[in-house]
Amino acid sequence: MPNSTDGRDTARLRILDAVFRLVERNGVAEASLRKVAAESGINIGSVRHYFGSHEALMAAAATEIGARMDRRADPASMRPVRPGDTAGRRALLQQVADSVLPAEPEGGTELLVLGEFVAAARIRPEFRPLAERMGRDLRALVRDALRLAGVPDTEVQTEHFVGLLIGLSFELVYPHGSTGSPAPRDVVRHHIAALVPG
Amino acid sequence: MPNSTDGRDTARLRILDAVFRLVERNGVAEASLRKVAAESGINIGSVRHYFGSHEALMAAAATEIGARMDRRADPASMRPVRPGDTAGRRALLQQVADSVLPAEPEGGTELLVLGEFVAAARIRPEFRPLAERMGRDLRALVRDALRLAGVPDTEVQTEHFVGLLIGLSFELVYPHGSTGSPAPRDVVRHHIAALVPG
DNA sequence: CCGCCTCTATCACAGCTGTGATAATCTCGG
DNA sequence: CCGAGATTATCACAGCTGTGATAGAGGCGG
Repeated sequence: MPNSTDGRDTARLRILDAVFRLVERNGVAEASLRKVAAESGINIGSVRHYFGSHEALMAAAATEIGARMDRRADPASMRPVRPGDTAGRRALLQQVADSVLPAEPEGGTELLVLGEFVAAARIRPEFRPLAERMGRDLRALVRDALRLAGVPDTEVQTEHFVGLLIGLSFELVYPHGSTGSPAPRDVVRHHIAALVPG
Repeated sequence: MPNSTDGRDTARLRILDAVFRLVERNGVAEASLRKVAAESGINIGSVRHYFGSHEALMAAAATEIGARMDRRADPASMRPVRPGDTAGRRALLQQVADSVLPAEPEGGTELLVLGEFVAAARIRPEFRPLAERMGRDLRALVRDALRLAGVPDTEVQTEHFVGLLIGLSFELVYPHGSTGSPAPRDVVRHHIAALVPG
């Protein structure tokens, strides 16, 4: 298996990372095969060899982003909390919010690429599985956390919390006229404080 | 001023409407000069004559969408409400939400195109004035309504309300795994009920 | 050593894009 | 009626896109 440095998977990852950089920098429409090849330093012939077609490359990128988002939000890490433990109940919900909203620009890239892909899913079918899975997973995560935290009206509160998280994410990814104060994190904290009264 | 049916402004409007239809159907990247010409039934030479360049056409489309959104949300129509009038205070906030969230698919087109443009503004500078203006106007509208309704903590509540509206709009425009129940309108009503306790 | 498979590398092609340039056509005011 | 300006209509060009096709290079097992 001839490969300059490592194996097949490493090359694939280098290519996908190039896709993410291009999407972050210039949007999903600019991640063409030739530009991905140039950005990754891998010949376009090899890129095509690994992924078959441009659509398949995008589908693979979508799958990879989905996997990275999963790694950020682990449902199994949630522990039950005593009803009297106000701080603990709030921390549980804050943890869910933090797994979506990026703390540092590091995680902002993943959220940005995810946003671009979900938006592109309206038109391009190869992104649709990612979009639907992300929506379902986020809802399930929020719903579980709300139940564990003992918040009533779970159904409507789930949509409320999810809507707020998506809206704040959109404002982070696509800045438009926000002054930055109060910060998204403070807004979430405020919402959680209303959900779990002290 | 030779024009088959009407004047210059009518032709411009026909072209812009064709842009909106194409953006709704295939995304902002697919609104090319040739496709806009075909969709509007106006020769590409005329389209270029009216708008000069593709970028200028998009800028004009952005301005037009901004004007239509302004028509939907009129700040002057808000009337002060008596502190004791719970229903009136809630109606005031509901009115703001309704001016953003589309009731019928009719208004959904405008919101969809606006979403595409604001998202595109991250990359394309011709959409940036629209994006920033929409963000500022929405914040001002929500802030005024919250003040009129006597809701405390105006700053953080504004960001909260705006975030929720944007998130729900995103889910309407880019569907991803939502079951549709509870409906966005019910989520907003729930939020307003918490804001203005009965 | 040799055959086989993976990977790398190029070429060519059709199709799309925005745009510069140019000319024909139309409509109205004088 | 006729000239001027607005509008419509085509070409051509360079640049980009994905992809089919083909061939060379590299390493590994037999």
